[in-house]
Amino acid sequence: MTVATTRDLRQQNRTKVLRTLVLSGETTRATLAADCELSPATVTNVVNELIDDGVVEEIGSVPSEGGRPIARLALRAAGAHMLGADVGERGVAVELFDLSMNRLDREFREWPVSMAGPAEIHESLGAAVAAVRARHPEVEATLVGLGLGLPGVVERDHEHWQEATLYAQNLGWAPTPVGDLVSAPGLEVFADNGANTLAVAEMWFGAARGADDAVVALLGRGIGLGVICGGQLVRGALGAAGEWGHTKIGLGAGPTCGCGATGCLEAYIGAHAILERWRATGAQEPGEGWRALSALVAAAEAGEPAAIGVVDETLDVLAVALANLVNLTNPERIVLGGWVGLRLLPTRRDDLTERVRRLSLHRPGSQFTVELCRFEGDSVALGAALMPLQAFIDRPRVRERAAVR
Amino acid sequence: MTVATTRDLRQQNRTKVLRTLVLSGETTRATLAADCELSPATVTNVVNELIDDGVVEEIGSVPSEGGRPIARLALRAAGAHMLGADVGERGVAVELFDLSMNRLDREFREWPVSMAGPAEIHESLGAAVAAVRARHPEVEATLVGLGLGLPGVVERDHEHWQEATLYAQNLGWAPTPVGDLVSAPGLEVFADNGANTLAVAEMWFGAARGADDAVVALLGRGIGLGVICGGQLVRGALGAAGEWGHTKIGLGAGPTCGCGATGCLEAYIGAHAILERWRATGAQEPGEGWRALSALVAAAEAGEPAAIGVVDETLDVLAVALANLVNLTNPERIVLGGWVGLRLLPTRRDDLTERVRRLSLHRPGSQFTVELCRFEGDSVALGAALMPLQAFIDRPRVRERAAVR
DNA sequence: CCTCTTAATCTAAGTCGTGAAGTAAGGAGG
DNA sequence: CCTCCTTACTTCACGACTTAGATTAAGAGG
Repeated sequence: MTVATTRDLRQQNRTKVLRTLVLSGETTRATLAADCELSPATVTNVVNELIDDGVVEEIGSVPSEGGRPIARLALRAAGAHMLGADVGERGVAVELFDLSMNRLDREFREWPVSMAGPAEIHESLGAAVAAVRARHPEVEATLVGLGLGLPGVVERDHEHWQEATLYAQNLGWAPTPVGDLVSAPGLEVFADNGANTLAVAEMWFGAARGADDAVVALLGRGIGLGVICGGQLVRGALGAAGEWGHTKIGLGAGPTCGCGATGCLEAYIGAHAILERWRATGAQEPGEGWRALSALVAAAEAGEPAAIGVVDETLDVLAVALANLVNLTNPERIVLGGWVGLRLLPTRRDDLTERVRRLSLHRPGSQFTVELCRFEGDSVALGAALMPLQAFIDRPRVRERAAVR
Repeated sequence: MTVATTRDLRQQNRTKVLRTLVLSGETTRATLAADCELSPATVTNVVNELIDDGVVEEIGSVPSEGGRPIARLALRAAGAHMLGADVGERGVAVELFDLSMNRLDREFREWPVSMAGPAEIHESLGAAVAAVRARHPEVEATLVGLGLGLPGVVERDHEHWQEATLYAQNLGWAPTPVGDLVSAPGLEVFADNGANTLAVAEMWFGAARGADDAVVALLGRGIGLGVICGGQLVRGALGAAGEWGHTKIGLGAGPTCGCGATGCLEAYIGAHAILERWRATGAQEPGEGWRALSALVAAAEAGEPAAIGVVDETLDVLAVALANLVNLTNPERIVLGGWVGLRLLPTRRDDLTERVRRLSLHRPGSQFTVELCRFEGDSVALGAALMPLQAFIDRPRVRERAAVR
């Protein structure tokens, strides 16, 4: 993103305008000028370019205060299309979005075997992508790329999206180049950790919207995290940042985690650990997963002491971990999601907020709000599709690219 | 830092060149062009401007491979001057730097009373600044500003350096506007937390140099931290980020901290806690501070079991805390300093590295190196002076500023 | 003295954003 | 229907910028 020539300047302004349009959906030229800090003349130029490229259109007008009506500007939804894939525990979901991030199609494939490996991913993912593309031949011309939300650490060199490598340590896979996970002829492929894509989705369109400094935590079987600093996702040196589940919080003591260590956050408040604790109170075997957790929450709401104890304990640990994060990153917003979080927290949000405030330092501790994720679990694919969208937004205008080639 | 007009463009290129010059001290035009990704012509233009402004000078030439000699470019050290202040536990140190960050002068004033408050700071700081300025009347014309490294959270609105407020919760002070801490007529004042300024110093000229993602931890009486992500210090929503000392690592258990909570990192590995543990083993009362710690380290190196145990325990806890940080931010480098760190770690660095690797996840855990701070304790003022330096670098050329006024 | 090599600068051309001036588009009043 | 007014947007002349390529600077070797 180095700006050096006057041409880069134009491209950067184009990016600014396009980004603002994607975020607001619809505006006017004057508003755009104010939001992007550009002169009206520049906005006219850039917008004309965008209209030329079929990315933006005028949709009627709004009466002004006594003068010429204000033209309403909107994205031309069909101007670009993105594919996003959620490679999850049970299968792979591929979704097709237009420029307004409307979901046009979805294809889900369960893994053929219980615990899939790179080979199964390759097959199912390729098939799902092909199926969606076959159903929508009209978008081929405007298809920007395919984003993958993957389970595990996705490592890449700075700025080299391609040549990324997936390390799914907890699934026991060998390091796998992302290129081996999918063959999508003619498509640029982007990849990131699923929690990161979800955090980006919340940042663009969800509960973290507008917050330059936020923390998005996902509570499920595992514990995921995306940290946003200064409007950007923290990726670290090689994109492995945001691994929160194995934060040691019990100092040598505490339950044993799947990773072999003791005192990991996940070993306290991962879904399995929560239910295990409930079981240990003598509750009748409630199984695993969503139903069991629902039963726990219902029992707690019904006033059952054992269940209340388990939930309280979970909130305690979560609050400590969040408070540590608050002290460290001074966020403006904490966003909580994941299926466990979305089941457990709606009724306890204020309680949790209170605990986190109490456990963090006075200053950073008084500056955040706690929100729940806007999107239920299936926004990993949406977030993944935001990677090609970002690339599209950052790209110089279509014609020039064509001319360069 | 929004670039919108062509003028901003020039200024940004100027900034790039100047920054590179400050970092490298001396270069040539061609190297500059490569480093800044600018064309030779642009570099010539910008450099001419800088020479005009008295900030850069040609200092002889290097023979080239058979052709015209290459002109050596260097900063004109006298082109600008900065003041940095370290407001610490024992007193205030004010230092004067030139553009090459040579320290030209230093003035230290102890607090008149044991625990100073805002009023004493105002007096001592003002006197020290005045003394240094009086001794160097020749720098007045090129004095850019005064940077303060303060003990406590410095809060400010995004981009509003002025109007910052100091919250020194642990010193028991009421929130104090930075403007009330110093009167420095005619000087622009910048302020930040001391740990942050030190981290910035290490980032510019010390052990974290060249690392875009790093973590700088300071071990002393308290525990400080500066996190660098993507080449920039993480400040959080209001600049309160990086509070690491009160990270709860003992989950409800653990020693009681000065802040009232239990299990804080500082309560394990703060200087006081370390020495307290040693005392608990029956060691003869060794006092407090540097001498006591030195005695502990010496005893450990001499093979005294109790001392070894205390040091090992300290490293254990530190390793856990660092591993958590590694998982979270995936740094390329960990830099350790503070007087405790600098006494304790030189002989145990590899040991600590090993422990952190073992406790962190495989991927982020295999990508960092551990370094010790280059600057002994007194680099807070240097780091503080980097704030005005940064402002100077980011500023458009002198004449235009004069013209605008 | 000439030629060769490399470094730095200059020149012409092209691009960009801006502010001022001009145009478009509606409403109000006659 | 016409004129005038208001507001929204566009055009244009201008200055500032970068760049590619030509030119000059400065030494080495023959």
